[in-house]
Amino acid sequence: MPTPDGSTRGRILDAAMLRFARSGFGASVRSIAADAGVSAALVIHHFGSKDKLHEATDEYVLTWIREVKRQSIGLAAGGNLLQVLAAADQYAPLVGYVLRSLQAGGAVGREFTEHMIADAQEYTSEAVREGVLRPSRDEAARVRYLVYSSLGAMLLSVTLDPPRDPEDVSAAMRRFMDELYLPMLELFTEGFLTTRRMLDDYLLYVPDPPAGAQDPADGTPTHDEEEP
Amino acid sequence: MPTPDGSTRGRILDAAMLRFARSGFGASVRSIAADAGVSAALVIHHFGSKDKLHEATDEYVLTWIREVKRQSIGLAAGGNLLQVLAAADQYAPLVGYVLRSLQAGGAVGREFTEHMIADAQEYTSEAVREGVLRPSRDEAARVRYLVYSSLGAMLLSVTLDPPRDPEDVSAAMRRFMDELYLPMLELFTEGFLTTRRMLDDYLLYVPDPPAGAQDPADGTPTHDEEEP
DNA sequence: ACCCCGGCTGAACGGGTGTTTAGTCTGTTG
DNA sequence: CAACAGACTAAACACCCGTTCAGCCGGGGT
Repeated sequence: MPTPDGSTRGRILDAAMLRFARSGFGASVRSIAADAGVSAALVIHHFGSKDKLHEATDEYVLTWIREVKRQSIGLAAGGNLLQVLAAADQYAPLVGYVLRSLQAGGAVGREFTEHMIADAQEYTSEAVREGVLRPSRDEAARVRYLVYSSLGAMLLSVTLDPPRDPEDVSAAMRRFMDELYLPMLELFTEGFLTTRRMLDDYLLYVPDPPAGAQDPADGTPTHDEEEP
Repeated sequence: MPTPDGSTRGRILDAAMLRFARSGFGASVRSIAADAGVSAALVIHHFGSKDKLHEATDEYVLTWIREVKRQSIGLAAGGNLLQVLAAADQYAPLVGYVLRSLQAGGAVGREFTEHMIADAQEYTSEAVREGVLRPSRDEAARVRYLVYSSLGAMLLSVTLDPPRDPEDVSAAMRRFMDELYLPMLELFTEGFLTTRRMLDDYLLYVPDPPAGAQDPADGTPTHDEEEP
């Protein structure tokens, strides 16, 4: 855990992360300073301004996330990094911060989802090669859709029905999973439409998946890809 | 459209809706007053406080939504009310307001999703009866999952990658649909797992869907459906 | 010994906030 | 006409915000 050295600057950074996660990015400099046991002026002295502090906290959280990710490669298979994080209560502040960033549209949220998409890209392409996942007509779009919908559903769930103690976001996520894991799994293994009509109609109407897809795997919209 | 009478109170309500949609609920009373062409004091005079104004605007938006919904029953089939709304540019402010509410976790967001879930409940149960949708082991959970994930994905998409003019949220939603409609349709008709292992394991491990499910369709969690 | 420099603070500044107050209009009612 | 009522406003109030300022400490270099 990259909790910085015991330096005052580090304590401020830690306090900022916690406060931002708990109260959102509107939290006042004074409240962060109080949490860190210093004066508000010192916060500005070290970081220049509140915006700079926000940026520094973003960077701090991002390096932490990268480290966690590096350590738990494979564990997070399937792109469920958020759930891996939530499972370990020590990462609760991290999760809270990420959710706030997704909510506010900040840099952390964007980078977090893009990294998640990139990772999922790898996992799924490997899974397709192994035959446990059906190939898609547009792998990149599929991965993006899956990450957006799972992340978005989780975010919406904890936003509309937040935990009493904003600290305990992991409990809310666990509840979410308990409630909705079954329909998710059902959908993933069986779909829910009984007819191919809608899909075929769409493919007929818009036969071309985005030509500039960053995954050079497929060129043809037909659904038999490379068959070694 | 329940845009209220030309009364000043109505103009303030309208301005509040627009400003809240455009700038979020942190928008100042003075800015709303300026938009409506009145003094800030008058806003308080009419509504008592900013919180009360927020509540009144929520209520105003909700009655508008209910009306639109009543008028376009059937059109919004499948629970894609948001997209129906977005398609008609006249509703752009409504959509913006709803998205802000989903983002902030307000009353409108909660009621909006719950109504959407209730509607989707009806649509899907009818579709299951007609045979175009597979039955689920837990219809209520499935509907909730689908609404959460589609709404959440859309929300996340416009949050992380917002339109330049906050007014033009419908364009962002259209872009979202253009990009991700294919994988969505794919997933819905085919799923993406090639094996039933994960689902069967889960059903074995947690064999009971919530006992109090309001849909008495199926009681047995065993998978004696089609295809061995 | 000096000085200086960086961590650090309390107090203040300037600006924005929601809300209150006092008062001015205008139209209605007795 | 006088009196009241309600829409409406400019100004002020009290507070919170991010930031600045002047100055206090304690330790290291010359």
